[in-house]
Amino acid sequence: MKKRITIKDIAKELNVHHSTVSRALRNDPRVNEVTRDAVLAYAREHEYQTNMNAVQLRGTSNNAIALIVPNINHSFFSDIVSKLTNLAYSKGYVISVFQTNEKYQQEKEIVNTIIRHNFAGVIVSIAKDTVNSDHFGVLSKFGIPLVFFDRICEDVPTPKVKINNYEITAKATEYLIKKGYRNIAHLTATTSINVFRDRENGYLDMLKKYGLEYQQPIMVQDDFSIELGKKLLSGLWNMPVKPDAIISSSVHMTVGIMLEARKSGIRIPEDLGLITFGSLLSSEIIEPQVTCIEQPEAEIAEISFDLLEKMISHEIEIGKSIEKTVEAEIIFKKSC
Amino acid sequence: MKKRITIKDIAKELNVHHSTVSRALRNDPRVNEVTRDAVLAYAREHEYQTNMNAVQLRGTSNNAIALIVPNINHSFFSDIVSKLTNLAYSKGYVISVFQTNEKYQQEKEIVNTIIRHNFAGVIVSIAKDTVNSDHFGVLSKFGIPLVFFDRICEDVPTPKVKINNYEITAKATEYLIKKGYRNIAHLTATTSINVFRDRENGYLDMLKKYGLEYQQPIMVQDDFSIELGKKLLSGLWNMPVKPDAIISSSVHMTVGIMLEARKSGIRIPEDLGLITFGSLLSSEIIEPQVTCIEQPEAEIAEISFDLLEKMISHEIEIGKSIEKTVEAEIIFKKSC
DNA sequence: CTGTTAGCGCGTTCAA
DNA sequence: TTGAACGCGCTAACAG
Repeated sequence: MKKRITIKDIAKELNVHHSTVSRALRNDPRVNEVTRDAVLAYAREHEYQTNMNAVQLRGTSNNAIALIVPNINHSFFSDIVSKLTNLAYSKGYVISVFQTNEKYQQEKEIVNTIIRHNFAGVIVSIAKDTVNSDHFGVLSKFGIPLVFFDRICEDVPTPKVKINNYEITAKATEYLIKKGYRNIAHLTATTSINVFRDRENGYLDMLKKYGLEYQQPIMVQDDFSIELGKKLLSGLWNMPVKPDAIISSSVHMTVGIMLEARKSGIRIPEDLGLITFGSLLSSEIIEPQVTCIEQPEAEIAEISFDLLEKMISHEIEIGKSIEKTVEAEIIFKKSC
Repeated sequence: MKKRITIKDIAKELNVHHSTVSRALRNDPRVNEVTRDAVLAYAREHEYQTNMNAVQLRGTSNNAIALIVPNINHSFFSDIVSKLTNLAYSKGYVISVFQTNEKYQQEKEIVNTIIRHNFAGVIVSIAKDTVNSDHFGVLSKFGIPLVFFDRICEDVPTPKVKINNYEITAKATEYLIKKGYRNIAHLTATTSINVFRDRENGYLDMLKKYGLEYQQPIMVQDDFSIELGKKLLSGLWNMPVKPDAIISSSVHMTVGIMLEARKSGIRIPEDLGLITFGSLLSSEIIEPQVTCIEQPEAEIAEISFDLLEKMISHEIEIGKSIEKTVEAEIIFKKSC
């Protein structure tokens, strides 16, 4: 393990002062061409790399952006991560992705790490567990730009990119009602998160509008999973009044529902209508193809990045609340 | 944007020297309890956060580990990212994920970023584009521990975690042969990457062993995608001699193959046997269920992290070549 | 128990 | 065109 080479090492080797080396490396015009070329050649030769810790210590800025997501192996998030990464790269930034695993505690520690390392900005979708937003408030105190997307903290004044969850869920519910379904269940998660609360309200308001009595809002605590989907359908099917349609907040649960339905001889869409948020890689192969609500990941990534970039360049001041809403879309298939 | 609070600010406020503050914050026993409590209280109150740039500048180490993957929205990688993130967290590290997007150029820049920021270690699966491994060699020069998994650079002396691609592909090929398939095509990617080369050799050697004449090794250049799968099957089906089985290196392509097969009336498994690497979230719902080769993501994550941790703690020296191989497994279903 | 001093690597004065 | 000196925030060695 050789010690890392510094500008002083180069300076000593070339018999110039380290400040000259510093200038040469940054193509400062006020340095002799010969000296500069010698420095650059030596630096390349010895694979000199700037020590960013020193640079940032002096207050100069950073091109690393942090992206915090609950879960990386969920296609909604991995798509956004992927798109943001490419977008950022094309603009000269590097994205570091952090996964909270849906845990408030991990989220807090990640935010602290970000502060300690002076990231240029942060893009976040919060964990299900997160009830307190103080840790995000601290970011502004340190002057670090922050943008929320999808799952946001309402009470933190900063730009936010939301999806029209209320409207799209209401629309999905109404679609089911118009198709003749009357007992619609809604599987979603904790209403402490805007996303699930909005969906829940869209669902309930539409039931009310059509005067339907059957209400089955289920807020799951556990992580969305195939197993959970199976369990939930089997539970619902053992109740005195069965649902005749389900809106599911997660494809993982939806797959479980379809498997359980097949196992129990429940026919889709005849016995059970189905609409799911998100889409499957293999959605076209599955029979019946599932009507799904697609979220515009690319658009979310672009808007979020644009807002963050404007904050970094001071076009938007830190602490300013801006709300953008993007539209999800129902892709109608055969499952209802 | 307030300036960030430093130990000197605290020192001035409390009329002690900043070194005392430093000691207090790190619970150095040689500091008066009263002073220490005052410092800690003040720090908490004003949300003091260590400036890691200063700490690292002094040479102290870092708890951030970099993870470089080609693509985050591919389930193999996102599973590993997810597992590694949790593993690292439980051991007090934070994982930063970087996506190369399969591009050598991006990979190089990411490695430079990692060097400039003094990460504690790096875990990598290389991009398809990567033909030159110099940028990884540089990491050792800077004393940064490096572990490869899955897609590795053979010529860089450092720990590597591989999958038994040769054996498992040979086994899959043999299985198809024993089932009576004779014209087996193999869809994979560039043989400049160990993973695809090993699979290719496993396939070819098994054809040779059984004296089969039909050979159809296809090394795709483009990104694996559903569209590509469709195109490839349709192309194969227009050849004078059609394949009667396919081994696919990617579920994305496999989905495309299945869609094209359905569209063209090609029956699976009767007209075409199918084995795919990787598995689908919805694999159980799909008809026919596809025989797939599952890779042990959890094990890969654990072994890779373990090796890296041992390098960080100097139990394993930098530059030492260690090869571990984990076993993929064929899950037999109805597609062949 | 606490203060002083020095230096990590870099960029930016100010002076020559 | 180059050099000298300083300081970013922090910790460690040394001195009281």
